[in-house]
Amino acid sequence: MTLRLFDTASRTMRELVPLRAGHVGLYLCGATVQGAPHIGHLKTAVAFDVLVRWLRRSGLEVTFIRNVTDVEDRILARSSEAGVPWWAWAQRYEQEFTAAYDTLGVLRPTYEPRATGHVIEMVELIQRLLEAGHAYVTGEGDVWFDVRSFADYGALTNQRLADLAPADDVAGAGGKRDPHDFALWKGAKAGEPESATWPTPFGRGRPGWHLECSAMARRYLGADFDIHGGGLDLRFPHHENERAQSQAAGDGFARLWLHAGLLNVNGAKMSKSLGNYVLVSDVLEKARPVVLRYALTAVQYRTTLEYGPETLTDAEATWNRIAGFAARAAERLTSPVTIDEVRSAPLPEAFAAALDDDLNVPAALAVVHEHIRAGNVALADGGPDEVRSPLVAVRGMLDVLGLDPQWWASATGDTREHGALDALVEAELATRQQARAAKDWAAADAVRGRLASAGIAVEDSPTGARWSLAEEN
RNA sequence: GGUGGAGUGGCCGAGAGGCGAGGCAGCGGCCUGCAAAGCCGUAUACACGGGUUCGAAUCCCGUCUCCACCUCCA
Repeated sequence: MTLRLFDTASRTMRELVPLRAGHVGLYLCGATVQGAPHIGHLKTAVAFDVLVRWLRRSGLEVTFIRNVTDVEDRILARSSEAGVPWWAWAQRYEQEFTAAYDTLGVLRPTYEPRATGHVIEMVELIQRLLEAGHAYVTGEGDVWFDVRSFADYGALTNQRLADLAPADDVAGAGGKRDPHDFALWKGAKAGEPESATWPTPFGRGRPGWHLECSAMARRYLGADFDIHGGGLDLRFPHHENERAQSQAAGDGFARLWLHAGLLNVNGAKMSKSLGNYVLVSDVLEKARPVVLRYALTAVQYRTTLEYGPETLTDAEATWNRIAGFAARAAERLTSPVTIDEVRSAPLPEAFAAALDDDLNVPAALAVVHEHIRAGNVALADGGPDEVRSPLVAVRGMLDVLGLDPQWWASATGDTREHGALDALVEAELATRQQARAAKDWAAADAVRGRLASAGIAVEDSPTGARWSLAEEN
C-alpha cells in the first residue's frame, strides 16, 4: 500500500515516491508572525501534522521544516503603530503560535527556521538569479524577479501571465519591467527601522516575502525535495513565485505540492472587515483544546471547513463518545495499555487504506467508530481480554490523527486535582450505593443531583458507578 | 475576464456506475429502580434539466448557485 496525494500543481493524484528511499523532506509555509493565531492557521497546521504522523507511522523518516516569517511589511507596519520594536512584535506572536500548536498537539517540526536568520542564503539565491538573467536591480536598491524571463511562470497554478488581473500598485512602481514582477529584495526606505535592514552587494534592505521560503527550503532540504505544503491561499502568488525563483535559479524544488482547504466562518473567509475573525484563544475560552483539534482534524484536508456555531458542539459530542469508550475500556483492564503497545500493534487495513488515499480522515474515522462499537459491545459482554484489543486498535488509529485519548487525558494534566476530587466523589458514591442497596431511591437520587449540580456526571455500570466532569455549556 | 474547487438525508461529512460510510440530532426497542452511557433497529439523500446504460449520486452535455485565488493572508 502506498500513499497517494493530490498534487495541486498537476491537479492529479500522485503516488509519493521519496527522492531518497525511506526519507521524506517536507517544507510547510508557517506563519507570518504579524498577529495572533486564528483557527484557520491551525487547520492547516493540523492537516500537515496528520501527514507527518502518518508518514512516520508508515515507517518513513521525515524531515519537517516549517518556517517563521519574522520580517515583513505588515510586521513593520503594525509594530510601528503599536510603538513596539518590530522584532519584539514578531517574537511575541511567534510565541503565541508555538503555544497554540503545542496546545493542539501539533508535533514540533524537525527545524523551524526564521527568515531573519537566512539573509545570507537569500542573497546567494538572488545572485544566482541575477547571473542567470532572471532578476534585475532598480534605482532604490530593489531587486525584482523578471517573470517574462521565465517561460514556465504560471505553471504551478495553470495561469497565463496575460490573463492575470493587473495589480493596482503597478502603474509607476519603481521601474518594473512587468507589472507581475515581484520583489526579491526591498531596498531600505526612509523612515523604516535600521534594525530591519541587512547589508548586501545591492545595498541595505530586507527580503521580499516570497524569497525566504525558497532559500530556507534549499538550505534544509536541498535543491530537490519531496513535498511543499501550505494553505490554499498561498498557491498564488506565493508558491508560484517560490517555484519560479528556485527553478529559474536551477533548483528542481518540490516534487509534490499540497494545499490545505481554508476555513470559512459562516460562509465567508475570516477577515477583520467582516468581523468574523476567530482566534484560537477565543475558542479555547469555551472549548477544550482536543475538541478544537477534533473539529479541525475531522474533515478531509482539502475541504473548506465551514466553521459555525455547531462546529464545536458537534465535535464535542463525538469526542465524548470516543473518549468515553477509551476511559471505560482502560478502567476495565487489569494492566494498562502503553503507548509502545499502541504503536507496535498493526493498524486496521481499512484505516490505513483511507489515509493512504490522500489522507481521507473522515473515512478513517468511520473505521475508528466501527472499532469503538465493537469495543463497547465487548465492554458490555466480555472481560478484560476482549476489551484490550479494540482499545489498542482505537488508540493506535487515533494516535496517527493526533487524537490519542490517553495522551489528551494526561496533556490536560489536572491529575492531582482529579485525584483529590476522586476521593470526595467516591465517598458520595458510596453513600449513594448504600441508599440504592436499601432501595431508598430518593436518597440515592439526592446524591446524584448534588453531584450533578457540582458539575459531576454519574453513570452506573455493571462494575459500579463511575463519574466524570460534565460539560460546561 | 482568467484560474482552482464545491453543491449528498434535520445538521456535519465520506463515497464516485449495481450491496444506502461514519458522527450528531430524531424515532422505536433492549439494558437501568429511574437515569446516563452503551447496544439493536429505523432515512422519501445525492443542485436543476437532458442524455448514455439492463442499471447513475457516481459517466456525458447543458444550466443554476456558492467558495477561494488573481492585492497581504494558513
